[in-house]
Amino acid sequence: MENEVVSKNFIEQIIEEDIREGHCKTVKTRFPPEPNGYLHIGHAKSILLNYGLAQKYNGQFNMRFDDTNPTKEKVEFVESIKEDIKWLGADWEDRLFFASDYFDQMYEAAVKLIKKGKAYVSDLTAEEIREYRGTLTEPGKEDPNANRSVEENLQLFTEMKDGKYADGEKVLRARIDMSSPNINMRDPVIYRVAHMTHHRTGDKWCIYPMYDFAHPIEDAIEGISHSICTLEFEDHRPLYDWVVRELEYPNPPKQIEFAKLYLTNVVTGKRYIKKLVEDKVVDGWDDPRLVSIAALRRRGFTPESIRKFVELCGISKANSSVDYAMLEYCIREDLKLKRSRMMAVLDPIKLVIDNYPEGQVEYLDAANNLENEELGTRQIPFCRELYIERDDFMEEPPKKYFRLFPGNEVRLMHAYFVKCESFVKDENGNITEVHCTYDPETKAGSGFTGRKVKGTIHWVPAPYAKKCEVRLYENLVDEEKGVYNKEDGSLNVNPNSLRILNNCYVEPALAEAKAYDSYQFVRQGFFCVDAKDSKPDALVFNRIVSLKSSYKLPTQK
RNA sequence: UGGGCUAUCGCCAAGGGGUAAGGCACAGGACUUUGACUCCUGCAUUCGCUGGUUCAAAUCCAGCUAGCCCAGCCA
Repeated sequence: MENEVVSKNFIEQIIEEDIREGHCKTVKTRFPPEPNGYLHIGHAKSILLNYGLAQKYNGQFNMRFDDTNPTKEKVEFVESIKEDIKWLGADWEDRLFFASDYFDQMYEAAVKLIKKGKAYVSDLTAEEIREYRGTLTEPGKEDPNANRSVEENLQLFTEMKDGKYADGEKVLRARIDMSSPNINMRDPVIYRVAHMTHHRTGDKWCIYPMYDFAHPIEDAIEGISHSICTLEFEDHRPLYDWVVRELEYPNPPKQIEFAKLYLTNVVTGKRYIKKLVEDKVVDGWDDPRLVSIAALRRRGFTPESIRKFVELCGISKANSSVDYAMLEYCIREDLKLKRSRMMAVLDPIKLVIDNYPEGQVEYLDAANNLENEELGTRQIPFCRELYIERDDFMEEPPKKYFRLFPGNEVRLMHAYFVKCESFVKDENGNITEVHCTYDPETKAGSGFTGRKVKGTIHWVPAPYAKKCEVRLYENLVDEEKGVYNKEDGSLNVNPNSLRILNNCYVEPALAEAKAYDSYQFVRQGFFCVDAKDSKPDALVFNRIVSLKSSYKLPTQK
């Protein structure tokens, strides 16, 4: 409730001006994906932008599948897209639409254009059309069929619809300006023949409208006030406006373009991901190292964190690439108070408390989250033999090392102070056991203030801990070299993008963890039960993100 | 070299003639039963460049430079 100034982005400014000047009574937006693939974080920006705008201005947000090209589309994708959008929290209520629902109206619109002398059927082949179009610097030439009579065009177009022509044999073109400096205006093709079964309309149609013709019609039919799309469509806006104008729609929608969201050190290109899947570098489109919505969900990201991230990134027209650290910040921020903070040892080494009676067990009460009491408490068995993190003991510590080393005392989180008395090495010189003594006076919560320790380390009780697998992730691509190889454009894959740790232990309270459950593993990061590979008796945790750390072991870099 | 668009801190991003918001990252310090969190502190004499207008320019004008997009019967 502070008077913090939240600046409006340029789209909000346009909308508010449109409202002020009476161009727009109610704000209506839409998200119009083609169902030809999975959604990724870039789409989330568009979804949340459109949905957010509708919310902010008490308008409506429509879900619409732009399914005008049956060669690329599948029902499988419409289902996954719907699921992802719901998960993100964008609610289209009862307004789920398909461009294919409007095919009749689009056909009528094309007829209207023909009757106005603004569209004609062309016999040119695709190659000829390309030649006639001219180049970026030279104007195009008039299509030899541009001056057919309205009657002839009407008949030909009807024949196209009736299946008289093969794919590519004829197209319907808008008659605009073959010498326009904007190539999109050089008599664009607006209908093509495609004898193909559509996933929704079946074999009803063998002609399909092109995007540039269909999209403005879809928007106009639904009464969209602001049709928001990405920068590459800026050149299409004159054509969008032309279609809306020629078809004489009463409240013409306004197209506004914004810059796509790019993330640093992340792979988004479809062909690259396809190759990663084929080469088995990743295990599918939902591999936790990817940034598809499905992958982020599996990794353990929350809808809230994605929303926060998109909001933080802002909206502008400048091409930019957001630092991955911003995404990490958002998920840490979201999970920090919401998740229980548990103990897990990823690289165990045995710790024996020599003065703790063999066979004795006590159950320690531990708050699940010291900063959020609502998360309650749990009990942790404490006994003579524990596991601690290998990194938390050093025979010869460097300066400023606060953890365990011979003669040093640390706190075992939620338990007691322990002092290192000795350690055991195997024949290879590897440390196998650390021996300590504990001080019963120092029990956590007892109010002991006799002395302080610099270090607090986490642990699990050896006989009661649950063994599990933990997967640590790094960027899929090499941060130093960049995403793409400069020579051949291939990916610079990071060989350490996935590290599987098989010998990890979590405290017993985690035994019941289910798919998508996530926790903070104290001192290590946030982790999420893998929805694909985790089993009740063989838990698998994904590291969502590590905790920040201002201390690095000398062995790390 | 035709057209469209963009340029403000390492990364995002406000700012629309009155003397550079904010976030991330980073660096110090305090606190600490997480080397976390939290809390303080620091972090653009300057807005792609060059001129011009003005008492005053990141903001207006002109010219340049750099980057992105467009020649699908894809979206």
